[in-house]
Amino acid sequence: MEPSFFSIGEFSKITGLSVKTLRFYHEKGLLVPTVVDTESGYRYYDHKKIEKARVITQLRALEFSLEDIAAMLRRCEDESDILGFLERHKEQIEQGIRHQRNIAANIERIIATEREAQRVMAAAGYAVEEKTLEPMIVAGVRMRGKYSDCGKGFSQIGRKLGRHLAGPALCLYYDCEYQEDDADFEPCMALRQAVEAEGISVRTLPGGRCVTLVHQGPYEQLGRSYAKILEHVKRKQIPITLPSREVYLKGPGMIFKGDPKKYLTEIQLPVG
Amino acid sequence: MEPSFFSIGEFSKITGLSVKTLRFYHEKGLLVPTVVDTESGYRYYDHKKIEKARVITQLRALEFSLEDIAAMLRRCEDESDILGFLERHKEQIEQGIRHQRNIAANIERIIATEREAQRVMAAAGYAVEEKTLEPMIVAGVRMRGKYSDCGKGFSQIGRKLGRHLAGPALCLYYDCEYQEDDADFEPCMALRQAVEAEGISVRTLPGGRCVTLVHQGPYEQLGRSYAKILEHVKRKQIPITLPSREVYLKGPGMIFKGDPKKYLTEIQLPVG
DNA sequence: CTTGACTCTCCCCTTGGGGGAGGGCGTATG
DNA sequence: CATACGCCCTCCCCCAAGGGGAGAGTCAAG
Repeated sequence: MEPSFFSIGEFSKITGLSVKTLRFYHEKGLLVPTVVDTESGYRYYDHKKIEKARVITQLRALEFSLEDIAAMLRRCEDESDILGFLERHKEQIEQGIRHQRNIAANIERIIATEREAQRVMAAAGYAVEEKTLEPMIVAGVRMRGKYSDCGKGFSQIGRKLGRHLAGPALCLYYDCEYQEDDADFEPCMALRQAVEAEGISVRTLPGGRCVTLVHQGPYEQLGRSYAKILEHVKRKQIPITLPSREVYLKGPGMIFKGDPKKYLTEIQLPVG
Repeated sequence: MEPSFFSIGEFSKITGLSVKTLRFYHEKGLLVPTVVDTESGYRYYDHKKIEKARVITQLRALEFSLEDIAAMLRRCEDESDILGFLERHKEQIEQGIRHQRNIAANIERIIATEREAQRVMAAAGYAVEEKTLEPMIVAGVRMRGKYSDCGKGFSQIGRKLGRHLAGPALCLYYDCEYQEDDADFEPCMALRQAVEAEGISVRTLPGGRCVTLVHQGPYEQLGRSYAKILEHVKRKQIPITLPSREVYLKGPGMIFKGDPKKYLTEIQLPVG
């Protein structure tokens, strides 16, 4: 062979593309050898093909599909010709980044919630305590009806504000007594920052002193913990205001339903 | 069949997973039907499987691989059990985001450079002009030797600071006359922000008045444009300082080599 | 001429399913 | 009772962008 022709192995070393890849690009018509020996089938590449291989490598590094690259090679020989391709591709990549960020935020939230639950689990003596809450930004959906419908509120918030959620879910109760079928309550979720959303009330929930008790176990047994905390409040004659809160430190998670015996719910009764 | 068993089609509607997908998950052992009729081969799913399908869907939404999901389902039944998986996965996703951002930045840079070149191309009368330059942050590699080695400097900067690059490449010339083999020059690239890098000088290049001329054509013909601009400077008796600059508005691009007749190079001689 | 390095084609594998062919099963209707 | 329709099965091929390897042919040097 002429000294100016390279065998596929040599060309592979020159371009950094594997032999497999070169054969594949040949098959796809993307990078066709200058000469193919009709008898042996050996591929031989020209020095001009080095430049073309470099172009393909650059475009692959920008994660263009081979199909797009083929289209670009057919129609372009200057950067200005591919501006449209570049912009479309960039938009797609940024779309992908937004998507990935969304996922990362969701995972982060699951981790944070679980961490917080573990911290509470380790620290809690499951006794009535008095503490000061920090103000927090929440998104809430005020509802009237059955408590069991609060899941709908959470999923509504999740759908609209998924990527802004920050902490555990909670629920505000505006009734001063237990209401079976006509309760007035508001499922809420903590937000990283205030964002507007239709049909959802986003605001800062005030902080302040409150009486709390962490309940461990299934929700059906929340009554016992309410008895305990209310007994404490009555005995100490602490004045309580509405709305009271339940913070779902650990419940049926985003992923697993988990064991109800391990659920952790913090009851918070604001002092006022 | 018992009313509590669902055929694959019903189960598909319940879970939102396609029939194909359900069969695939069965094959992978990820979501096995409660009962498989030995004669007809029909799959029947239990209501417990709905929960499992939901878990799988959630994990898929977080873009876990089916393999990872299978491992998680085998070993976990609570969110706390998968914290390790979640953290590793989050790290991977963030790695991916960094990668994508890098690509998006590269594309953005190519687009911006090309846009700038088009703007100059449209506006330029290819005449000697006097204008005021803005200060800019650059990364440079001072070199001594042949002009043709400046490509090495550019690739060195590109390797180390790829994701911070902002504008077109340029080159500073510290010789007051043309030097063939022992030139003193500095390939530079504009940065978005000041970043440190070993062996690379990052600093703010001062702005100020200068005499400029846009040269269109291959680099071999730069001499003509130099003649033109120097003639102008001499005639008007404008005092010139070093280093002079060449800004490569359009040259062999990141991707295509392009047509040398379309190359645009702006010669800038600082007035001082 | 032989040997070792190189190359060829062909086939299977990856992920997460989608599309369709050809055939079995059950039931509602003419 | 026959049939038509809907649902289900398995089996095979397809996507992107190659990787791995088998078995056979080719090239160049000793």
